Amino acid sequence: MADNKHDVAKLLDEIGVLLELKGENAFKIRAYHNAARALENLEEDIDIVIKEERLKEVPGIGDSIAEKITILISTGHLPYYEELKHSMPEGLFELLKIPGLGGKKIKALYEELGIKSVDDLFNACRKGEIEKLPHFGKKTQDNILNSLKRYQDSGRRLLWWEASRIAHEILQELVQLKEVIHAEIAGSLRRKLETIGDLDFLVASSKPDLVMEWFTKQPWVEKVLAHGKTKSSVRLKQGIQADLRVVSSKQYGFALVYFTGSKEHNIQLRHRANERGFSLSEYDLEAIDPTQSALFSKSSKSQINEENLYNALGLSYIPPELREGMGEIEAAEKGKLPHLVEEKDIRGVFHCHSTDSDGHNTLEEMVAAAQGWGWEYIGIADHSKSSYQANGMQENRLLEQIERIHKINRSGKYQIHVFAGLECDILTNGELDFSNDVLKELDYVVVSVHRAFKQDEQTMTARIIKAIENPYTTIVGHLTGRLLLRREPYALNLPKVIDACIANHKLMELNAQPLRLDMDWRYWHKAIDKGLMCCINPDAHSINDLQYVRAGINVARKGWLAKENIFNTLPLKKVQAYLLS
DNA sequence: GCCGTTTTCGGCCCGACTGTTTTCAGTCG
Repeated sequence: MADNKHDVAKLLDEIGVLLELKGENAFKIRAYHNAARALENLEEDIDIVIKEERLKEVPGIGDSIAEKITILISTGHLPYYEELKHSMPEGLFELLKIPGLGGKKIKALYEELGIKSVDDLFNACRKGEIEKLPHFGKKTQDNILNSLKRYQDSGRRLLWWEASRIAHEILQELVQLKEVIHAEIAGSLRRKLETIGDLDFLVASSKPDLVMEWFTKQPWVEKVLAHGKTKSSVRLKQGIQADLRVVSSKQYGFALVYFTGSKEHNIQLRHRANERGFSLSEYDLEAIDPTQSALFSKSSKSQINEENLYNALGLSYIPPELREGMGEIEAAEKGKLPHLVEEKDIRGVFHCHSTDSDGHNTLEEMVAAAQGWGWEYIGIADHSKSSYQANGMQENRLLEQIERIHKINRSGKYQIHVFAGLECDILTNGELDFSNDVLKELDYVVVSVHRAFKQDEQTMTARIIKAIENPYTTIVGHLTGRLLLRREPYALNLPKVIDACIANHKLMELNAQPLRLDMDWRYWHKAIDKGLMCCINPDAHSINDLQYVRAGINVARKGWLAKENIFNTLPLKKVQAYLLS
């Protein structure tokens, strides 16, 4: 049932949710979620930790949870969990996803009206049964009904790329208001998370009511969800929620940290403040003991920015992308945060398509556009013959394309160097789509899976590792095949594939297509520590798509990547030397 | 359920908004 720490963590999280539905103590619920996070961040092999009876030494895991984990791992079952799960209907889980419903209300609905699914809830709303319950009312019933309709329409999240475009349009208007002193995008959008559930804005102003008034009355607002003195929420016509908070100038630096999050990061920051005798809120950092001296003088508070707030807590500045509660605070304390890669560090890209397969621009148009970006090199990697859906090239067309690329380089028409590459299909048995006799004519080869996504984990892992072991393979393309919000990644043992890449000196692509962003940022930090080298590629199918490199940089930064970890920050001469070796 | 150099009980990050009730609980971020 559970054979690794991620499975165990998932189960602990599930226990937390079940306890929430039981109406349990909120701190007990949090203890299970905390323990799940502690396990996920555990560096060691869980089996060894259990064997050496060191589970309780992990912060966040105490007697009770340690015992449960041990039972689970040794027997494969956890009776406590199974009894809990069977004691309540499956459908209650889903009700937690309805905005406005938490554990307490769901419990009341279940116990008073026997509601155990979204459908039951719908019917009860329509019959007007909800409003008759104690502590519920007409408005609550209407809100639940609206949330339900909304929920059934869509589980609306947007890609970061799309959300960012919408948010910047709103920000542009916000900063132009004369009442607005500062305005910024906050939340997961500022942290550059790959998908976004809502847009967060933070404003400094001495006239919050006017800003709120403006925000809730804009033409792009479909519905006002909340309208207070300092906080409002609206649903945009694009279907996504946008929240605005207004604070004073003096509070702005504190509020920006708070509203950028993540929740985990904030909790850790507040704990840290408490340990030092201070209380951190979205408005201030105050001494808990009034006789203790403050970290900031009253007069200096209007100059508080994120950097000096982190410094006051004994930390170096933590860029928003890293604020995920995944070790960044410990690293900032020791001054060991990486110097994150920046857009200007990129000197070229390797995964670009042309009209020779399924691209929209010709090879020469792609080359000219890449030169316009100021890069030193571009690699063309069109599809191989098995990707017939993508107009994959037969051997003769590939050889002809290679010849054309050589000619472009010899002509001196462009300052940028062009590498002759290929996005070569990994066939279902792990062999590549062309023989090594053909592949040896290329400067580099990106290998990717484009079909037979349903293979089991073992087969898929062996398939990709076999491709990695081919001597002509250079880069592993879009590792998991996921399409964000559309298609799950295929089953794959990621650590094994990462290890194979390192052992065979192959590059791992960070596919910067906003829909892919694959390999996921959560895996990069550990992988580069083990020695994996990254290549950020736009997977461009047109000259416009070259800008996707920016989405790739976001994700690289979230994955703690510095310039040194990224192959395509190298100058042309070094790249050529590597590809020849 | 976890934690602890104010340690085995009594805290646990903290504040805004909504709705129901009339002083506060639930939800959210």
